[in-house]
Amino acid sequence: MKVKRLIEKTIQNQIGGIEDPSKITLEPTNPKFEGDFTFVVFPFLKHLKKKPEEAATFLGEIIYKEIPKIESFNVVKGFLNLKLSDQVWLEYFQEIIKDPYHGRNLYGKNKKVMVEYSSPNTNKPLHLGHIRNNLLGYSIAEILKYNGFKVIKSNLINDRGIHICKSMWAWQKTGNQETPISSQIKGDHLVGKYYVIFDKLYKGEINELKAQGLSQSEAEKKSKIMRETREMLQKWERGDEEIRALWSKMNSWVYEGFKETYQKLGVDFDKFYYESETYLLGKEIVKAGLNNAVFFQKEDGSIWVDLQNENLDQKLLLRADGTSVYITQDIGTADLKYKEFKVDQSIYVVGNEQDYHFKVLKVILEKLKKPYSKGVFHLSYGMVDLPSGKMKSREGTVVDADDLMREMIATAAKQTQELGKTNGLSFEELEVLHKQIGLGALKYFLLKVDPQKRLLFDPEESIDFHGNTGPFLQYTFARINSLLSEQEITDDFDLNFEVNIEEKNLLVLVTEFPAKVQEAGQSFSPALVSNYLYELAKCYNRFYQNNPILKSNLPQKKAFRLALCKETKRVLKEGLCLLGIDTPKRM
RNA sequence: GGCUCCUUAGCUCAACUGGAUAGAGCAACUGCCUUCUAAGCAGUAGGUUUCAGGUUCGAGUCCUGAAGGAGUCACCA
Repeated sequence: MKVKRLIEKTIQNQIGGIEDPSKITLEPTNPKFEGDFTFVVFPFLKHLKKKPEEAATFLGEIIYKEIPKIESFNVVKGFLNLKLSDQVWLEYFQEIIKDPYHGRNLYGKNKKVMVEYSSPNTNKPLHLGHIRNNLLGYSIAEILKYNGFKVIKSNLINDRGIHICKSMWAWQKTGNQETPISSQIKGDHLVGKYYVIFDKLYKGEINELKAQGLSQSEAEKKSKIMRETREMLQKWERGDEEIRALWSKMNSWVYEGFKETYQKLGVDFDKFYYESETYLLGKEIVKAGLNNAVFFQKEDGSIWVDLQNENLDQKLLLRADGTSVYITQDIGTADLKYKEFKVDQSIYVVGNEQDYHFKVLKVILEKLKKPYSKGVFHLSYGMVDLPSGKMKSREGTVVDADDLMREMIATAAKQTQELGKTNGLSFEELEVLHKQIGLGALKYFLLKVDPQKRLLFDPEESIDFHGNTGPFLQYTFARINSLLSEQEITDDFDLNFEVNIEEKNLLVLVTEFPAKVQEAGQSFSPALVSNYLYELAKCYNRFYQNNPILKSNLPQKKAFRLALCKETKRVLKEGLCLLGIDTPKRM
């Protein structure tokens, strides 16, 4: 708001001798006190050479005199509370409703950013942890777009390695040529089934060997199953036709399955990277780094980087036999991304279990003086835990993504039916509605908490549809939508009326939308958008409950209230869209 | 064991990055549908912000230590 800036300037002119005048800023007034903006004088008492109350009163009087838009001020201890007149707020509100881009920011203009997220393995279906990752990645990408960035959503698929060979081995041995079509099982689930079978057979073998008196590690070394699986991986790397064909076939099943899950979840990608195509990258960069003495070589020929000055360890970059490890590929992929897209920033949405890895990656890129190293950012998020602890695919303690979505939709259907407000909707319309609500509940549940925090999910307790939830926000939207249907709404209305507390609170909240979205973008946190929208919806409902809208006594009052509803509706829609949550017209 | 992160109401989370009397939802209890959708609104109750120190006008937020929890420290990814 322009006035805010003006007040800050005025105060800055009054307080001299300060190193950093930009420290003089206003904050919103605590709702328990009267006012719109508050200036805290405590830090500046020395400069003003006054007691707290005196200083605040002194500044208040000057501001009141110089800025006509200030209607009044009050002083509590060292807090100067400034109040704008309702007319000023109303004028500002009219500006906003006439601005089709209200909410959008431009701080990301002309900047390009890549958001890598999802990045699944192809040996098992997606689970709840992936859902959190996907929703976070998608939402952050959307938020950045809204802030003016050009965004590329990418997905690095881990399609090769020992894990997929495990599923392949088990399918070859026990599968009887089973396919998704013959078994009527979704492709990723079918491959996951063989991953579990592998684990069962392998464990059985180990136990047998141990029964013969071998230790755990001896048994693991002697395992025939593991040996055959390793041979499979070697054949794959040599390009063995039969193994490659099997690999392609099973991966294609998985991709079909993923595609369906992504679609249902409503996430998408602009660019896919496949590890089978990138795993050889990075070697040349490592070798160049060795030549420039950024890295060093051990006697066996392996190449390392010493990060002990950075409070990290030594890290292997290339094996003695010249093959690459995880970080080698990541160095290569980072380079590839930059070459292909020239992004200013490269965001990796990856769980916090990889904090160390990404710290190392960034330091290495810096040491190599890569121009894009500064833009590498690990968006580290907390794991989703169950009451029983961590989710483990092999032990079957995972909450499957497809199952969970299906359950959420079923619950939404049940609740919708119980409320009985959807008469007249066709079967197809109901199906869409249930999906919107069920997924709305799930998405909001996962996105409303700070990404960095770990998240507890109790499968016994179903996700709520009341209170601080997705359906509550959707409901508020639907309610406004039905209220406004067939109403004439005008941007231009006479401002000659009193604004009551519910109207004022809602009006102010609506104006804060762009700032919130910018904050969410800068801190990569969809939770900030979620919490804001919840505040907004709550505030709207209070307003709605206590103020007749269609039957307002004054025509300009009615016009104002309708405009408030319309603007709230717009912010809700755009905000929920940033979270990937749909807004049903009725529910 | 080294390093990193977490601990706020019974439960799940907020708290504008150091500001005023720490706020919501769920669960419990009490009211409000013959008026714009009750997936709503209003209210009651619930707190030594894990503990002990420190920094200052002021600390849930910063620094030190302790307790409890998680992650990581692979020639796995």
